[in-house]
Amino acid sequence: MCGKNQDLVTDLESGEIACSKCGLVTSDKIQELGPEWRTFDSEGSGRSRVGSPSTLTFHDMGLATIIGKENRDSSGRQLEASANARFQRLRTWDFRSQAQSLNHRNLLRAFSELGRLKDKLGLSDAIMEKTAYVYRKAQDKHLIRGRSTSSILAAAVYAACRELEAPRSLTDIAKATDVKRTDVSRSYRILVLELGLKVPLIDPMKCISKIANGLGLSEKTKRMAILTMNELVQKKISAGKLPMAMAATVLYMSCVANGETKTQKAIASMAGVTEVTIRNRLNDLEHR
DNA sequence: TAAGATAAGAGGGACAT
DNA sequence: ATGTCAGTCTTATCTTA
Repeated sequence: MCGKNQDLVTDLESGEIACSKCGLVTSDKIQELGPEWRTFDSEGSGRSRVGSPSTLTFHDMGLATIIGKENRDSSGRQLEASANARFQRLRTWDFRSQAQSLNHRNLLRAFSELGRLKDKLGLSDAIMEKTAYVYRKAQDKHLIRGRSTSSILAAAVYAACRELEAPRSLTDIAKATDVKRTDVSRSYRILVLELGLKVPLIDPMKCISKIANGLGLSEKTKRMAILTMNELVQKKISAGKLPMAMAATVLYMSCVANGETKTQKAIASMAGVTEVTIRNRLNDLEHR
């Protein structure tokens, strides 16, 4: 199903290309849309490319120049002794600036792990950058001391996903990272607390359309669910409950009302909650 | 086979010690 | 810091239609 191009939809915000039928992310290789050049004159002419984009996911931000170990100049002549010594010093600093410092080595480890996660979780480049940014800030604030690189990295991934509204559940990330769900969660809370991340609340309306689209429900059902959800939000019945669970419940009710036959199981698994939770929410709603 | 019911357990927030 | 408590959600299992 996912091999057909016409099923592919592009999510520009999260930078994913996904199959509209099954939601499989087939590619996260959307090119950066912004210009990769800088111009300093007012007419905007004279643009020139400035090399590969610098990226946060390399420990040195993608700068590629290194000082080689050949003691020869560009035309192949042997360097004089004084120049030789000077380059030796430069080499030392060059080396130190690249990987010597503990921080940089740590970043190297984290980012190579991040590269592996990218495939496992289908992360977009935008999410990768965000993750790297968050991780760097965590390191700058010395939040990594005493915690594992992996758990902080996992938490950073989760934060990036939340911030870019490309939902991956804590459980998804825990599975992909070999970090326990609770550890991811704990680290995530620390990140939010210490870095003052402003993470958008999960919008139940978005949950509704996500689930409804995933199941191929009718517009009518979807609209009805959204109306119901509006009421619930206003009556504050939804407060403190999982947004996904509320969305799933409301959708289930709309399905029943419209004669669309979807099982609780189907809706629950699409929403990433259990049937029991849906039933609990249904009970709540009945008693109001 | 789907839906409903029930029980046990995990994990986190609030609050007190 | 540690413990307790109420409330939420999950997992598992059994019953009902």
